[in-house]
Amino acid sequence: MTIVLDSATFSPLYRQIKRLILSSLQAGEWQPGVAIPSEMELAARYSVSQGTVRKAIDELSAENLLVRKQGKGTFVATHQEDDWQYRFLRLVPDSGQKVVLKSHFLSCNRIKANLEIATALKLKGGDSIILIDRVQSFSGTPIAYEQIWLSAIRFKGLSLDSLNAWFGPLYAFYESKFATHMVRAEEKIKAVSADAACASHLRLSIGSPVLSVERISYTYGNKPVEMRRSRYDTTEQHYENNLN
Amino acid sequence: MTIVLDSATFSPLYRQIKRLILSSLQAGEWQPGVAIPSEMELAARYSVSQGTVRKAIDELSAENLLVRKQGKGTFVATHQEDDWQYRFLRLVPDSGQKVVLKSHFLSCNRIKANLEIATALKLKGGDSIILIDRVQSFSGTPIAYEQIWLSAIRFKGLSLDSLNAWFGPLYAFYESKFATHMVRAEEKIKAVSADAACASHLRLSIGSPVLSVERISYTYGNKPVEMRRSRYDTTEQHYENNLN
DNA sequence: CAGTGGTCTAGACCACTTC
DNA sequence: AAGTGGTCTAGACCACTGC
Repeated sequence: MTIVLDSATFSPLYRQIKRLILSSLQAGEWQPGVAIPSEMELAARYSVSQGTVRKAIDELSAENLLVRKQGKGTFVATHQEDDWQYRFLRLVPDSGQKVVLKSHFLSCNRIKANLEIATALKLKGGDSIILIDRVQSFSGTPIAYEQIWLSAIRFKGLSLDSLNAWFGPLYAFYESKFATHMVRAEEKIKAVSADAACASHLRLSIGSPVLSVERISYTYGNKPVEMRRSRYDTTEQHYENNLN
Repeated sequence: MTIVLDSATFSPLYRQIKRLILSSLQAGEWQPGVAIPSEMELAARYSVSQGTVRKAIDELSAENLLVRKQGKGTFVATHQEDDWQYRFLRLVPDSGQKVVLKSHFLSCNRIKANLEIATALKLKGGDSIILIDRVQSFSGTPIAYEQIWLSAIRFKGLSLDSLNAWFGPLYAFYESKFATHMVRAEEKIKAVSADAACASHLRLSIGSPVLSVERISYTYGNKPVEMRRSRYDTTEQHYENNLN
């Protein structure tokens, strides 16, 4: 019998460095918004050349985990920066200008996860989760009705009051109150008919076509922590996507 | 009066090299699918180090204009490669497996551009354009109804017969018959009600919600050359998007 | 002015492909 | 074995920021 070694295990130095930096991020050694050590310091710490650290950081900043600022340093990405406020929002008014959304939270309840949510968030069916309902408005008119599911453990203590006391994007809220930074998200989009609840919140008639966007968001380590189902009124705005 | 010089004109060497490579691509000096000169050769040609050429190619391959293959060379991106066949298609069956679409071309006519199309393709209103109608099916059931607009000059001679004689993605067709390679695209997505034509082609009832995707595709030099409006039946499939 | 990221070089060596 | 892309280093210098 022949033993076949998996020879595809080769991993360049800079990827190992990348993994080390990643685990520091995941462990919370460097908080969102603050600077990590300089390239020279890291090179010394890991006993490699600056170029190798640089390449590791290159990839991490391409993945939006780190942000370089020439002359200042390299910073841990955060949703609290102005230009990152609505990083995952792809909805744009047909007129073209930029969106400023206003949230109105309707409810926030503790429920048991059904199978669908549990699977999406990699929890056990029946685990305790939090369900938030909200409506987003753009210059006075409601354009999105959203349901948001969160693990009750990670977001322990989240309440309607705390949500109403917050101004700004939810992801900045998660970051500052629950030490949870969102790294990436996956969306599945469909066209559906507005049901009664959706229609009333968006001031449409029942059966109107609305854009359904189902999103799962992930923190460090590919851990899914939020699932949300949005219903957009796309009569005066659209979802924008660039393909490369 | 004071003259303000734009001092933000600094551009590193590798970007200048990048621009040179780009113009060779745009000029058709290197055709899609074939290898460009090796990094060493290019370094010699431009009198810079290999590292500088490398960084230029890094960016071009991140933008999907070039494709590196270790040990073989660097190749001009092409839509004729298997793994690029449906590079811009984001529609996925809910079941998860991969799509194999079959095209049925309904018509192909020469018309005059209205203002909307002319603007999108940066032509003059009234310019001659080609309008293609088609239906795409997935395992027998129609899931997309598309209208496609092209500049009649660039795509001179395109006919329903030539379309029917082609098997494979349209973008590979454009490449091989009209020397036009698509580099990127922008999509605007809405939920709309199916009109009579759309409903009959997709075997839905009139008024059913369908996903409207309006796409503008660009060749080298940011030149828009195709506009298409797709209507997807999203009852059993969805549009997928990843946010980073 | 010192410190940070950003560029550029030259040379050595590694991994993969092809002949 | 030769040729390609991929990695790594060490050192010099440039551009930007803030004290």
